[in-house]
Amino acid sequence: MRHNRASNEDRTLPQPDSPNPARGSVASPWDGVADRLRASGLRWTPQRRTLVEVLREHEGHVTATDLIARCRELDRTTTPSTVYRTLDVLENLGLVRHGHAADGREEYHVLPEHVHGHLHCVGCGATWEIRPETGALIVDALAADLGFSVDLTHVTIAGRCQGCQE
Amino acid sequence: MRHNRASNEDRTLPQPDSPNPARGSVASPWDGVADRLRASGLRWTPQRRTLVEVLREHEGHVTATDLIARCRELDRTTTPSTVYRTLDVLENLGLVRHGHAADGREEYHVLPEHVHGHLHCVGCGATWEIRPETGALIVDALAADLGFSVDLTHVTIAGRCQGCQE
DNA sequence: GGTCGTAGCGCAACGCGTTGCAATAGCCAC
DNA sequence: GTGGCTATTGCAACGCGTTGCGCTACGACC
Ligand SMILES: [Mn+2]
Ligand SMILES: [Mn+2]
Ligand SMILES: [Zn+2]
Ligand SMILES: [Zn+2]
Repeated sequence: MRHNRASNEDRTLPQPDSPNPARGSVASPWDGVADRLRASGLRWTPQRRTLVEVLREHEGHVTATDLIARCRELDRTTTPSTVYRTLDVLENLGLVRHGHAADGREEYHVLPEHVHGHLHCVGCGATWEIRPETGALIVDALAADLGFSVDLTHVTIAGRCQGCQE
Repeated sequence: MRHNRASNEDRTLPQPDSPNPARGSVASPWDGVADRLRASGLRWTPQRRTLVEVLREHEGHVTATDLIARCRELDRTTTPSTVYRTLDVLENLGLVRHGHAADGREEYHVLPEHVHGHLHCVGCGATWEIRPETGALIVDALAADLGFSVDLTHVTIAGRCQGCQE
């Protein structure tokens, strides 16, 4: 059950002579995670480091199950419950955002730039992102109705795409 | 494992002298189920009868788990997988319609009169039905966008109600 | 570098829903 | 009423996600 990681620091220290964190790489929202966690009394653990390494290599949508599988490749001792709990933490920091696919399974938006919902066709099984303008229409309609503030990202709407209607 | 039911016929025969099926009771969409099933080569089984008896006593929304529990009260040998499969069958006949609550659990609309979606407030946990006119706006917005035909009933949209916004 | 309070870990068990399979039992036709 | 085709059942196992608990180890402070 030992984790033979070299250090508990934020970077993996490939070049110990690299003085500037930003040197040679684009500044990434992931760079500050360790400090942001510690600043709130939370901790930077090997398990969390693994998940963040995995998230770094993803853009857009990933399944929770995929993330767990990928973590397991980097660290075979990975436990699902730990991954789920860490995803919760990262969601509170705004670094990921989860939604539910048509079958209810969790799907993560990594570093979401613009919030969007999904459409799922029960005919062909395809999925689309709802365009921002269309999303805004939905949000507005429900705001006007009950003053309800919709969280589009959490939901995927089912139905039939144009091609699948008779 | 014996089911000591008196008969395999549609009615439970409380008064063997009741000649007219409609006598003394309102005609119910449930009355024809046995025949509708048989007409499609499907079967009318004790397990299905139990579930229909349970559904008869419900109007509006029920959880799959609730239905299973109630079936178990009538017949302690009830098995979840059978209930789920029968619910599928009844959904194909249009007698129930399932959706997903905010946590993903299944919720059944029994004899849905008008199709509607749900709102769920992540603040207070309350749930509302989306009013038909507002639902229509959503349906229209997505029809106009990609020609997508929305199935509102299947989804509940998350967000914050008026009272829960700061 | 050493102490210590507590956040986080792994584990085991649970809840909901689905699926494959062998045995059962509707129901239709005779 | 009997026979036979096959839809349906129960079971066992699985997949996804959550939760409670006792032990570990992060990291703030000295
Ligand atoms: Mn569904
Ligand atoms: Mn959710
Ligand atoms: Zn389609
Ligand atoms: Zn609320």
